[in-house]
Amino acid sequence: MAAGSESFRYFILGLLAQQAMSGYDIKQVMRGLGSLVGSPSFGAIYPALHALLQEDLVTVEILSRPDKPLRKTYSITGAGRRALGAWVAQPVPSSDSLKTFVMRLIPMADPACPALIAHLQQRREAVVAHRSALERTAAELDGRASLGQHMAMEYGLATTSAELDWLDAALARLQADTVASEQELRPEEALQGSRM
Amino acid sequence: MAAGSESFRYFILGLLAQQAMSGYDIKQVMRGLGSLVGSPSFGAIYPALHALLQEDLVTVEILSRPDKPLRKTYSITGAGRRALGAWVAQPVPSSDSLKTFVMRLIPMADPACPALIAHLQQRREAVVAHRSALERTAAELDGRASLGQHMAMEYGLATTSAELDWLDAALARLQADTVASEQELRPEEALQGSRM
DNA sequence: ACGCACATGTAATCAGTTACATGATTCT
DNA sequence: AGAATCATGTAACTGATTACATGTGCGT
Repeated sequence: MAAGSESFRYFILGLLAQQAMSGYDIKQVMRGLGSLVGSPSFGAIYPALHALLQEDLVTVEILSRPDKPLRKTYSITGAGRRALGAWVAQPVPSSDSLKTFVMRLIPMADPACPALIAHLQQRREAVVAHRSALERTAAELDGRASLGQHMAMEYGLATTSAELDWLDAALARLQADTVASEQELRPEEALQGSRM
Repeated sequence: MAAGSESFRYFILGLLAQQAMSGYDIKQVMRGLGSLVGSPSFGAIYPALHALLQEDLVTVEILSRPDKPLRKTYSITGAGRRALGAWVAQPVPSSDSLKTFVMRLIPMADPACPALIAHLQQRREAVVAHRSALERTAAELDGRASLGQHMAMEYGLATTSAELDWLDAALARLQADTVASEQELRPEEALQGSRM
């Protein structure tokens, strides 16, 4: 039940919640996401799938198509969806990395879901805390910092600013949509609006 | 000699190159850098220090001050500085993470060092490649992406843009400084100029 | 007296990579 | 014919975390 750990397992469960896939497909999808979540090896994917299977969070369908190589398609179960819901709703530990943030973000499909807003707000707090620590460190180092150190600080400040801007914009959009849907005015437009 | 691995060991060697420190100090410094490089546990720091000691890349000075707890101050050796120089000059594998980029950036002290510019350019290429992969994936997914997926894509695009902007600005600054110092006009100002 | 910051270490465990092992299909 | 892509898995290893183990000095 550790939150930061096992996140990879739950992330692939989240991918299966959107669409039934094989281990190979999962690798392709994660490759497409690049360094947003990282591209684990098959040595991580297949054991994770086997573990999910043993916990009855997924089922397999083995396709032995003649002329084509063996293919196992994994699908999420009801218990899997419940476990996934519990995972995305969990508060993230502050030590959690950017990758873990994105891993939890991706399975979230409902713009009205309070877990989504909470997730973004938690990330915002973590980024603000990181930024403050960076500013404090920069002030302490002051003139003594080497060129590389100085550049690293600048880099950290620049990227946290950008992340903060994005988070604020996303939260503002989401909150506007939530208000709109709470007024019961064309709730399907709230969903559209949140997508871009 | 693997590049991505062992980077943590070389990073602490880089910290010791700037200033002799204890294991506890290293932890404090890395905590100050926050998620830029991550905050490893003592279970990682002390063994790394012991390994560096065995390779003669660092030396220890044991302070047994009466009234104060035991303190071991680690200093970099000549061999350590050579190994560090070789490490920062190594081309980074494209799979290397953002943390590894920052870890190598921090020990770089010389603005005229070609390894510094090469490092930033390599990172730039990696970010551009990541961005292209993200755009391709976004185009493939198109309308089928769930809210979370869509937000993750937007997030990735926003952060890569910011990183690219920073890298371009840093490279422009560095190149301007290099030109200035090559003209032999007050080379110490080139150093000052690159710090901010 | 109690807890917190300082200060160092080891052992069990874990998550993940790399290398190994296999085999069909499709493109050049 | 050979390479690349599709497709699945296991075993050895590695890097790191967590928990354990120990002890001092300082503030309240």
